[in-house]
Amino acid sequence: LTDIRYQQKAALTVRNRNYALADQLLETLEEQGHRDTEPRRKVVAAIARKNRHFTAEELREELPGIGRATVYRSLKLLVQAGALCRVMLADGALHYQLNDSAHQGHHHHLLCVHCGESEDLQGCDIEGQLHSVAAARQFQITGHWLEVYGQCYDCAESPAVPA
Amino acid sequence: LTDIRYQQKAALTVRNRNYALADQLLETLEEQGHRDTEPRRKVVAAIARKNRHFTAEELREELPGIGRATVYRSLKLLVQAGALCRVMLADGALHYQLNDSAHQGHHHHLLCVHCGESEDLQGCDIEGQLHSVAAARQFQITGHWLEVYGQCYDCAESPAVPA
DNA sequence: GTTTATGCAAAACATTTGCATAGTC
DNA sequence: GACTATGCAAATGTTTTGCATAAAC
Repeated sequence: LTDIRYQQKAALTVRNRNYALADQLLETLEEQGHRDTEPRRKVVAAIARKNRHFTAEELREELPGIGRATVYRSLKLLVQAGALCRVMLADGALHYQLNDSAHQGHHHHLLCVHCGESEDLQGCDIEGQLHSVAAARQFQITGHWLEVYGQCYDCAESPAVPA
Repeated sequence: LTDIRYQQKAALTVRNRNYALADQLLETLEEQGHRDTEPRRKVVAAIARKNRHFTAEELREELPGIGRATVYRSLKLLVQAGALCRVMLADGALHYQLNDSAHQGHHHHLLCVHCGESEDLQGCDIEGQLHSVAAARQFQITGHWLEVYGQCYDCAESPAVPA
């Protein structure tokens, strides 16, 4: 009984978070001058449900009735707005991932190649270091791309987990 | 007159370097157990002529009569052998670039988005830093991908250069 | 009513694969 | 002769685009 209540409450919390997130995403787009449309609402709702990086095609499969172009266009707008970031997997596949509100725009990830989890790579001054090295050569950095692949703690501990 | 002699000598030097490089590439492949074939010779010769990063399709266009699959397969072998490295441009296009013999395998680049030049990014311990940050989270790094985009000194100095 | 977004289908790319043929070792 | 490489064409997979229609502001 307690379990059921707990699960209901947890489910409710998740649902609330997703609703709030979806609204927030839509709002972000409206601030950029984009319109509030039905298909766009469905796309952001599906994205808000994600707790992991995903591909454009995976997203599209969850949204029957919504045109492929709309999905791709929405992703592009959200990346431009900084709400979503692009994640390159080790095999070259392009994924997308929600940025939390505290950590908007471009940043880096530790990607577990085993379970697919990704953590933000914080607490190291990669960008500062890049700038100082580049400055020595009078190269002006305007952007960069960094992904780090490996195994997270859990996967390293239990290597026999089935794929 | 002196100019002409100088140009001839320079051209000869370049040609010699390219021949030597092509032979070296082929040799590298043979050491890995791959055969010495006519199409493969032509592919490595074309690559040896490059002084800049290039795409698979650009390379193929220079090699009429050679099958697309052969070009792609050769590129893959050379990347595996460490003679060539893959370079991701800011727009997501995949390019290839020769590694010099002193700097084989994977490394990083400062890519000028204006003139397309690329410099190796050396003298900074990015990888060491990544490992130490990841170690703190018990994340085991097995690989990474890093590209740095910006403007080289020459392009920053003369911003009015036509594309 | 003007502007923007949508859905579809097609096009555009980039890369890989199956397979019969040809070339190397 | 055994094994590897080639060329072709077709398949694959992903992303973009043109355009007529529909919806939003």
